[in-house]
Amino acid sequence: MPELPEVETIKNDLSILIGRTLKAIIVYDEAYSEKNKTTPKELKKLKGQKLLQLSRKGKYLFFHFSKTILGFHLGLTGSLILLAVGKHLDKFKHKVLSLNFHEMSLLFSDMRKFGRLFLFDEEKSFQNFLTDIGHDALEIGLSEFKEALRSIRKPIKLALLDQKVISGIGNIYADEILFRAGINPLRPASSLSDKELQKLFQTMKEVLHLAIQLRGSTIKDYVDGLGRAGMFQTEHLVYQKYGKPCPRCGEPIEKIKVAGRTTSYCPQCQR
DNA sequence: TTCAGCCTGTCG
DNA sequence: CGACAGGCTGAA
Repeated sequence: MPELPEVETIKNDLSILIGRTLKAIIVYDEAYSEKNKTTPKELKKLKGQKLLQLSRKGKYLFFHFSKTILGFHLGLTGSLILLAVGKHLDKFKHKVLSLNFHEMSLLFSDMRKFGRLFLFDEEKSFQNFLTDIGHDALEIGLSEFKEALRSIRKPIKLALLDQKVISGIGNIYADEILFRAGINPLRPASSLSDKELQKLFQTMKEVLHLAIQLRGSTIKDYVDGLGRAGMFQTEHLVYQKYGKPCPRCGEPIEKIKVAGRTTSYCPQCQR
């Protein structure tokens, strides 16, 4: 679910928690945390620590507490929702854990359980983790972008989805960016001309920034840090629109599989 | 480099 | 009932 714009939106929504001390942590789904190699016991160590800042790289969101960093990857259906303390949580399905701050608690739930939790006790292990993630799509500069893609022979769509190359782009934004840039998703990344790379870079930035302005895309489950749907889905031009006329040329949008991922594109407009 | 597997829900 | 859904991993 959440790709870069959604995670960024959640991060911004949760910034109100910065400076607060974690009063309690409740683990509802112990199996979930065990699967993630973060035991409930280890999670409890966060209690009493102050939240100093939030950060994001790609689709990962990090909570920097005074002594420990807690990381989330929301997978397909993970959500982090801020709630007033005492609010009934019964209606939330698949609760994983709750972080309770003064007057406010943060509920992490994950219907499909594809999300991940991470704990870092040392700055060094955290830095090592960040190093393994590719350049963040919002941060990357044009020359790094060109450099990263120039040597990749696989289809450009897969390069954009490869989090070790560029991080933050998922299936929705890959399709939307490639359509708007007029580039065929199957083109080997290394075959793009300098001009095409520049266009792709610019389009990527525009799409991501607009999506953040509109608070992300809600297809089904995604909600922001306050439980609200995003709006960028109303701007989707091709994602899951196969069979419908291309908004640019009127020819039908086609559906193909690229390494198992459903891909919608216009063969006419994307060369 | 593909592909099943991880999970649950929804839609046709 | 099967197919499919925002993602990632590790085995073949």
